[in-house]
Amino acid sequence: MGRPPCCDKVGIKKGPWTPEEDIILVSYIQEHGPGNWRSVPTNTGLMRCSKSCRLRWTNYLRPGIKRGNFTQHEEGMIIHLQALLGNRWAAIASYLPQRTDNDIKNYWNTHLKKKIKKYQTAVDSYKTSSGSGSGSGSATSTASHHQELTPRGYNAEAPTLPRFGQAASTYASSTENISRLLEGWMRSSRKANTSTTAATTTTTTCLRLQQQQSVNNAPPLSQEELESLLSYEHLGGGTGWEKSSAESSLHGRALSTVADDDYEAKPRLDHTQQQQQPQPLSMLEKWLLDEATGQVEGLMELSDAMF
DNA sequence: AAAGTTATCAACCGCTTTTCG
DNA sequence: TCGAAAAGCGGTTGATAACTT
Repeated sequence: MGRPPCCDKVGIKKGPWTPEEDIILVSYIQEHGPGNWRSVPTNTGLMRCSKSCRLRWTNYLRPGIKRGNFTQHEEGMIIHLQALLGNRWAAIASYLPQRTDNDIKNYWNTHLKKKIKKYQTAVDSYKTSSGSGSGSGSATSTASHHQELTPRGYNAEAPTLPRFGQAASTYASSTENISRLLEGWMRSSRKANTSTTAATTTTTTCLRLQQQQSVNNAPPLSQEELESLLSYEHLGGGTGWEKSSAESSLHGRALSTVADDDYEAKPRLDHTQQQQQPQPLSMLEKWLLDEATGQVEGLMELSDAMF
């Protein structure tokens, strides 16, 4: 507190990173390892503040980061975890090890928020038309679970990220990130971007439906669409949750308990280790599964309450 | 075809928490 | 134990592509 902002100095560049800057940063980190960010701009000649370098590395250049193409499974997990944990993106990201909190946050704000709002509208109109007005108990239940699970500090239940310097063996895969970034940089059009994902397609479909509905003054969603949104599989539960273990982050995490203290004491394994060491579901994860099967409605009500 | 609007996401901001000397 | 630096975090902004009028 009270420190001057690190990026206010004259000559500090802002805005998008160029591939050249990325390459400089990655090669420096490959050579020296991440950490000591203060010295990075000085030693590399990058006209960026140390914080900017760190963020660029952690959010985009770090090995093992998956970008775009959110699967339905990931989408479901985000929706569910957001209902449980609120906007604690780092905690949510800890369940999706290949995703950064920033990425999840953006995806939530741009896609899922709308989707849930739309879903809630559908539920409300469905309830109104069918004449049932009650049913807030599960929401309360979910909220109380939330409180129980997050009694203390702000990242209490999130597995802590490894400190820089602990994952120094995996820099090689940064080249993948770099080439991907270069690819993106060279694309003149954003058209060819990663917008053809199932998730985006679903969102687009929803938006188109919404447009049609607003024109026709029709109910927000058909029963089929509603059920599709509600389905357990869509929420990342059921067979989808269990069978997709190869891509499931749950199996890889170094979690054995939900106790906050233990959680904090157990740093996440790096991604190689995660892929090799399937772990049994923790109590929280089991509970998540239970929630997904039984309290979808409550989840949606809770989500709605946050808007 | 141009202008206006909306959607997307990388990057920044400002604050809190953690680490370290 | 204390203070400074580093790291972590969530919210917000700004540039630009895509879409609509």
